[in-house]
Amino acid sequence: MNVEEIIKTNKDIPIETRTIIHLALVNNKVSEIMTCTLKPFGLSIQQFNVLRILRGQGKKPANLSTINDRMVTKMSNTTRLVDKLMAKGYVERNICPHNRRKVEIKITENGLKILEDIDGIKIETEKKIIQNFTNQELIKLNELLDKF
Amino acid sequence: MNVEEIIKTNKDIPIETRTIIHLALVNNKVSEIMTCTLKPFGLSIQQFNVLRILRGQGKKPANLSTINDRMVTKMSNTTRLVDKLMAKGYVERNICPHNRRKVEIKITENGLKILEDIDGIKIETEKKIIQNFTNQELIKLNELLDKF
DNA sequence: AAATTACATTTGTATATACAAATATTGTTT
DNA sequence: AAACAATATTTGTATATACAAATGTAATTT
Repeated sequence: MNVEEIIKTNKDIPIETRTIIHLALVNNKVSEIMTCTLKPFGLSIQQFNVLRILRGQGKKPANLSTINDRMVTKMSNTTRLVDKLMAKGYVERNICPHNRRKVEIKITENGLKILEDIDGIKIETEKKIIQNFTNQELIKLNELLDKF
Repeated sequence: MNVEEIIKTNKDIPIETRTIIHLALVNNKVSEIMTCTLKPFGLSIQQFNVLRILRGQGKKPANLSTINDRMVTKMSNTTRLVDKLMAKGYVERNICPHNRRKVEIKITENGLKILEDIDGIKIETEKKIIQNFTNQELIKLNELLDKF
């Protein structure tokens, strides 16, 4: 990936600015690839993220704020995200009996099934995305990203 | 920034997945900070990007596809982005006399003025974002990001 | 010159996101 | 217990984005 080529400039970009542009370009590329991978399954990245969180919960249901806390991109509207997943039959929602303000959201059998279908393809896609990296480089990259 | 802390997990995330999540988290953080910086000026990141591109053009006007080519995040709808900037008086749009399919978009005096107002603050914000990095580390990070 | 193709932009539509306000429930204070 | 504050979620609204189709113009082919 060449920053100057993508944004079609021949000017010298200061390293601070270049880094920030670079991050946005890489993130755009990665999320575009991920979106394409999930598209055949009718899921957005965020919806997929919610399903994975719910599977990670094991048997115990999650409420909306728990889901939101664990999301990579914390949207201000998990309600509507869960609505979409309900409509697709991948989650079920019930009012918590002990605290009627809360809702209990659980992944359904169908939800688990579609995740299983996606699992392998997702791993492949991730491998393709980082195919140019050695393990050492990935570790180094993660170290550097921690500095933000 | 600690990935596991932000998404509140105690599981071991494979390095490939962790890298991709890490990128998204960093990008979210950076764009949130940038959005806040621009908010007092009533501009979105994309609108600011368009104004900078137009200023970079010098005196010669740009058409929509040129702007789109040079944008960091290439949206499928530069028309409406330019509409917003027109409404604010920061750009002007005319039909190209030689090829009536094209439009010529130019930054106005007011557009240049608001960019001048933002310039310094933007540099400060960028410095703050990368404050934990040495110059060597920034260079290394850019090298690694090129591998995507 | 009429028909076809390519180009540049605009418009329509569905969905996504940000943010504020509203609703419902629970907990705490007086 | 009434009043108030805190919590969890939902709803409303404005704006943003993705994608496809439509429009208008220019270039090319027959």
